[in-house]
Amino acid sequence: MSSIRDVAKLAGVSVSTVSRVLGGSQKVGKETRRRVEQAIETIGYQPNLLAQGLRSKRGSLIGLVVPEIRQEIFSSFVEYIGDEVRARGYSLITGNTHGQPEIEDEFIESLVRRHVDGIIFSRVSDRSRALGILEKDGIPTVIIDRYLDNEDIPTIVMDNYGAGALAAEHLVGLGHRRFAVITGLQNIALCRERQRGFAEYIERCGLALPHHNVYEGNFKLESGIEAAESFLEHGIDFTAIWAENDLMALGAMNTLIRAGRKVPQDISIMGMDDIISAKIMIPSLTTIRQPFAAMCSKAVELLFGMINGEECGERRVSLPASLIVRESTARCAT
Amino acid sequence: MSSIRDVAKLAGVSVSTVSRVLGGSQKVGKETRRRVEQAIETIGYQPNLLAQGLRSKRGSLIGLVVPEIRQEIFSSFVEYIGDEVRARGYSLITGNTHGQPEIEDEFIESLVRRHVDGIIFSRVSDRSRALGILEKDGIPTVIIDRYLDNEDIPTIVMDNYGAGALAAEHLVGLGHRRFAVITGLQNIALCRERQRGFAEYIERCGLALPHHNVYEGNFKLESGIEAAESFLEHGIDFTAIWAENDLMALGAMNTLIRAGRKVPQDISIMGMDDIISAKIMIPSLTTIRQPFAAMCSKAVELLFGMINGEECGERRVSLPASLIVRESTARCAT
DNA sequence: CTGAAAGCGCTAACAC
DNA sequence: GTGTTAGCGCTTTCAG
Repeated sequence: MSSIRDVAKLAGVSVSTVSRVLGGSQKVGKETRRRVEQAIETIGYQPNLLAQGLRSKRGSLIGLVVPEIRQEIFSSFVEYIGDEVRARGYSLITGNTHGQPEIEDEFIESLVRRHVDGIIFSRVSDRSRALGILEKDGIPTVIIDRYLDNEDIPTIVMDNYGAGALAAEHLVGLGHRRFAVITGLQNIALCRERQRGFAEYIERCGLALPHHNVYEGNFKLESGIEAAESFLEHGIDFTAIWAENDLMALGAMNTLIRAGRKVPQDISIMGMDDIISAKIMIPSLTTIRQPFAAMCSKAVELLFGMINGEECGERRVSLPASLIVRESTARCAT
Repeated sequence: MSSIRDVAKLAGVSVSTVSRVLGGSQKVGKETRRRVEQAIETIGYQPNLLAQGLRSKRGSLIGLVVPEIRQEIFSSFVEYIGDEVRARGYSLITGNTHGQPEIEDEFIESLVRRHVDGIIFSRVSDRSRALGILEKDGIPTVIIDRYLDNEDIPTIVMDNYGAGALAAEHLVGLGHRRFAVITGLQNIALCRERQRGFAEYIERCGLALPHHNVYEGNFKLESGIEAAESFLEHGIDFTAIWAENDLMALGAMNTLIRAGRKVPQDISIMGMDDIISAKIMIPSLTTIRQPFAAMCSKAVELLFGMINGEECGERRVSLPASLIVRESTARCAT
């Protein structure tokens, strides 16, 4: 691997001149610059990012920490954020916490030790504590998707309360009056928000969501299946289900159909996220689409603003959800 | 951020002694070691990985480059490999090439500049050229999943030829004699292998796979839909379809069902990969499961062997596929 | 067993 | 404009 010295020698200049050419912005004589560029070209020189990072405190590295990378929503974060970061000449270190605060801490710590330029972070749950580490090290951080209410860190979320209300509005609009809801983990703030949005909307319509009609899942397929089994077993009375993500909705739908229920004739089902499976299912799944691409690009924009020392005005960006009506919901028959 | 000097000062020793304690293996007096550890503890010192990397040429970093991270198989690579790498105290830089050789080159180059300790690589296609860069820089590399035949780099794959034959065997065993196949891109070696395995098996049974019954897709849902539409439109005659991945199989199944065909009564369909959607579909999808976890752990094992300077004996590891029979395939009626 | 000193490859004052 | 020099924080000879 060639170093800046080799270039300097070949071009007949000092290393600092080469460094200036590399930096771009500094003043270098026209002819000198040409010679240096020539030398860089013939040697095929590429600056060592470790050395650059150590010296200048800018490692061209961004960390992304998510709870479960195999879930489509988080792998889409990796895709979108990865693309934006690459376009800016940075690399992306990804951390998959498996929903465990201990692993989360471990990742954040290693990112700090590596002096990454910034971190985008989708926390495990309210139990996350990693942010303390970050604050004292002053690494620019933005939270995406999984947030906590009482924090001062720039946060990009979808309007989860509004999404819950949107789901309720769609179902009530179809004439449904008895609902079941499959939530995510209650120690995740956005799950509580979604549920609150849904419940408060139907209350405003003079309807209620009984305790027994709410099942706490964990965003995985299996918990959607378990929810439906549980509803069936306990003879819960409802004509429409909303699940706080598509995977659980699909699990529930599958179980219900196999139990002989017709969807949407007997029961309407809707989910949230708009994953690929929602589209190819028969019946296709009515859902609420999250603006993931926009969230990611906003997060990156904010993060780079902070990296470049701008004061970050927006503390809390909340993007709207949109309703995607498909086949799994229909007018209430009863 | 505290440095090794702060620790040395507090412990009343030289920086080199602290460094020795950090390294672990070197000889340090028992009492001295205790004092140093004590100091590290009270300061909360963590070595700077950039500096360590620059000096020792070991950055505790692994690069993972994949064609499309949102596809479940690749996000599972990120999960499995990420876990294994983390267990060894390394971090993972991920690169998503979107199937473009240019982006692939860009990633490999930036990994080289960052002096990562090793790279795990799932190439775009036969058009990939990035390996040249790697070889000359001597960074340990292992190929996973997407390989090329004529290379000397350690490669971990599933037995794609065998998988094709396994699919054919299952279908022929059910009495099918007229097939359609939806392949991945033909410039990806493993796609050709899968198809060859399938075609040669049915030929051995005295059956044939006409040209018109093969549709070249691109592993995406849409191409499965297009394939089915094309088969329908051209009146292609078959009783069973095999698609080289589940997403395309699901797209085709959806299209066929909506066109009035009964699956599996009229047409049997099978896929490959065993993604989550395959399970929740109605009918659930018969498929071929790839041993992704085993492939990833083998890849990491080999890679770290190379990083630690062991001569890598295994040049080509080929793991077997397994058949998962579900509802979408049945005995041929005609 | 421990310390002093050199230097990984680069940037950023500081001089000229 | 360009060169000289001093480190960034760490590991690793080389002495002692």
